[in-house]
Amino acid sequence: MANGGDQFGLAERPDSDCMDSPKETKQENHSYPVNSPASPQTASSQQGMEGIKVFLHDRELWTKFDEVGTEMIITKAGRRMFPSYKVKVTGLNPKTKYILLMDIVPGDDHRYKFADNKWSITGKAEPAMPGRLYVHPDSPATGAHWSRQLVSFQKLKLTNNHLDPFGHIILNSMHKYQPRLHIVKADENNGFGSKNTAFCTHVFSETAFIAVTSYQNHKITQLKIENNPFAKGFRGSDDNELHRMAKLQGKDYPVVPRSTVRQRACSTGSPFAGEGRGLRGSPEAAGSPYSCENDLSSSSPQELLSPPPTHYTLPHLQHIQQPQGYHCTKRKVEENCSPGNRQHSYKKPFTCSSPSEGESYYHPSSYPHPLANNPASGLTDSPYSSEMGQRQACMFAASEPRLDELNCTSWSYTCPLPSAMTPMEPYPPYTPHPPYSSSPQGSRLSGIAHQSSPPLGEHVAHNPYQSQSSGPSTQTSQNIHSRQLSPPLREYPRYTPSLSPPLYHTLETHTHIRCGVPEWSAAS
DNA sequence: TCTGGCACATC
DNA sequence: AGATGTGCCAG
Repeated sequence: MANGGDQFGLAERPDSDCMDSPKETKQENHSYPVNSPASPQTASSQQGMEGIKVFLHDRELWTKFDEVGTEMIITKAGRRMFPSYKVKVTGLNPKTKYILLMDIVPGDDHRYKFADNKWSITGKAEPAMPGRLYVHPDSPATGAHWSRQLVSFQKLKLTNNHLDPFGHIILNSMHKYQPRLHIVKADENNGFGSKNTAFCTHVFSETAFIAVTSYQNHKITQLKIENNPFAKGFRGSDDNELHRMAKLQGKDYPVVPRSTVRQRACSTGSPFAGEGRGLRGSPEAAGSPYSCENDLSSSSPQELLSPPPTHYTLPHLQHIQQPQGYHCTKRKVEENCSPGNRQHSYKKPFTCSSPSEGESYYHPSSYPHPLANNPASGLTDSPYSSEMGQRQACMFAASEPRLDELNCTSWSYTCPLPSAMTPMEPYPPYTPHPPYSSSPQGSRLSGIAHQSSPPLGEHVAHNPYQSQSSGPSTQTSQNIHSRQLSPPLREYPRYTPSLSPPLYHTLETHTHIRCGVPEWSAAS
């Protein structure tokens, strides 16, 4: 773990956005020209995505976990994440419709183990699970709607069941992951399938975690118990806890909770502790300054500023931060983003060429852009939305997700794909460092959801971004990119919710690479 | 490692 | 009051 990449974290916090965008969010006033394909940079501006800022809610809490090495339980039935992923979004055009969705991509290509009170690499990661996208139930909705209050993804669930029929996000235990937020413009002028679909991706490195079937680090257990209302029963104030435990154990005398014991044993602190995780650049980066208006409880920016935890090496988290790492990264760096932040916003606008173009590419794991999945009609009008019910969250799945190629992706809507409920196909081989060449068509699409991506970490290391963490940006999140999607999206049959469970609709997008060009098909 | 059942908590 | 979200623990 911990490795070297961490260092970067410390950077500072930038206050400025990576992009040129105005710091402020004057959402209301911006005019957002759509469709002009200009150069990427320009494009983005035109797309109106550059002024979007995302602040992680409860960033301080996330940071506490991150400093120890966040673990998220995954169960067959699906388990929520805690802390919950909630964000405050500003800079959206009040009248424009957007789709907000999340995906969770591999943080690297290693498998971890927790021994001697610390995480360490124990081997190579298993093939990435089919990537699934969790579309916020309110999608599509106007910028005014999203800006009105915190956007919560707390209902998102994680599972280790590769055949999960509920649309939960499938992860492998003992593997590191990085959640990502994608904001997709769903205007009429920007329907999916159109070349102009603009979107941006935000990654908060402090939300990286290792999936586990049972907690490994007692410190994490304690943090969960202390902060999750549903775990209140395990809090114990001293006596209470002892008595409770005794009771549970059927003993007459107080028993020391296991967790407590462990803690003491390891008391020293998290294993990670001494080494900086680096990931996090400055705390604030993430959230900061802006953090939250409303209730975002988060603390003031200043608080956030506190010095980064310097050391610690978590295997997992380390690099995660740089979501962008992949392809986009370079560009981004160069272009603008400030490195320092954890949040990187890569806003590079991007115009994708048509899919067919051909770049040779092989994305083993291309992750379809979430958008793609949606109804072609675009989330906008939402056939989708209406039908599915906007309130329902949709899951999209793709084969291996990757962060990197945002650019080259093409999205297809799979949204509600039947496949969702069906077992996934064999995953494409995990390619840590695939030749991502660009891809022609699909490629572009891949954007957001690129799943199989190589581990974030690695990239990070190489990335300029990483270090950059100190960059100027203020934003919390990093925008991985914002650009236009141009690929030909295919529209998949809409999923008819006959399936029982589904609060979530899963869309699984399978990418088949043929002739260098990926095709998206819905799993049947 | 992972699973299912449990008591306790929130919603 | 029932459904659901928690970590614990035995297996």
